[in-house]
Amino acid sequence: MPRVIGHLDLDYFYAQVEEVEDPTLSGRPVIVCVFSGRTEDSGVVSTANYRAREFGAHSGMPIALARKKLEGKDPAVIRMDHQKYEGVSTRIMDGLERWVDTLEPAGIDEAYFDLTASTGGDYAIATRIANSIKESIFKTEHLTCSVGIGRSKVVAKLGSDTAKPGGLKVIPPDATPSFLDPVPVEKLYGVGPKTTSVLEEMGIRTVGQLSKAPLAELERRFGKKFGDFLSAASTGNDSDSVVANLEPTQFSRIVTLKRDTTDPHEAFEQLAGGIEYIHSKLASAAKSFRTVTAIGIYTDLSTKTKSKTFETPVDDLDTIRESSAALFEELGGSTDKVLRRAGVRVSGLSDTEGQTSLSEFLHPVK
DNA sequence: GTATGCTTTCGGC
DNA sequence: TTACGGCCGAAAGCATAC
Repeated sequence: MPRVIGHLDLDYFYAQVEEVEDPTLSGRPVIVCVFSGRTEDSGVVSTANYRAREFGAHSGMPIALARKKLEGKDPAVIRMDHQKYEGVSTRIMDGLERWVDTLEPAGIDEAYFDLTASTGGDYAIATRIANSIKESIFKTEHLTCSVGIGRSKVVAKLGSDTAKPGGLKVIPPDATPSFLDPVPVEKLYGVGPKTTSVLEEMGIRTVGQLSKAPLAELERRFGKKFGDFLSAASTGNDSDSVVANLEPTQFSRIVTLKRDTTDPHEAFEQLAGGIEYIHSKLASAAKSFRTVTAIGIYTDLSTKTKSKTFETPVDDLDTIRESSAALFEELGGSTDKVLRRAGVRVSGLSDTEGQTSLSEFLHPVK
């Protein structure tokens, strides 16, 4: 039986949530921004609605530049409210669970799902379910989304991309080659600029061309694991399954400093609250960590990190404080660059002894 | 040579 | 003219062990 896999993407999520909350925004360019607090307008655009995009404003753009693009266009410039979007997202994901066999949230505004068992591999049934899902989200949250259905994660994700904004794209197994073949390789999940330029050298620009490349050649150029993935993905045969309840693998906190500095102490002091926040995240997830990392982002926006791994998992606040302070010292000694932002990350997470993580509590493994 | 594990960097959203 | 977040997961790069 062919697999039936879906990918759902909430359209321009943060900005759409703001539009729903304040209907007077619709028709106007809307940008949802992260203000760093440095100067009045320093920070970047997190999400732009389609009206704002028409004028050239987009995510990742400095706020001041986006304002310039939107001058005279009556823009709404809104401060990002992560908690609010988190709440909406959680409600939607919880609602989705009852429509599908397995749900795998992928970030705040996306999810993969599996419908193989419940449809018996019937793509017509899957189409009806997908439409019901879209209607249900629109009814309960007044939000639109884009959905793709196909035989693998890569195909499903390409489908939802194609359907943007607001559409549904179903790619039944026998239509997969004609759907994939003309797609430019850089549209494939996992294929960035670096892979694209290597493929270009090999004379490969489309997924159809990729599917004809010899496996051995792809493995030689990209290594076994990624080479195999590229080969499989090019025909919609990438085999990753939809996995529910993925555990978090890291927690981090980054701040923009009050002023640029070369002094590691000065950076570290401004991270004190962030470190406590990470510690509380660990506690509420009942997780311990093995690796702690100091993150420096410099005035030229380049990044440097320094990390330390403990032999056994730890979870106490003082350990994070002391080890990250030491790592910032090392980082400071390793470069002449001037710090603009600083962060701390813990990774290598495991369940804290004698406690049960929230997801395990909700979905016991046995 | 291959597997494994750790550190650092990259890239998506 | 310039302008520039805060997360996350995973790849890349390297060292070591077998």
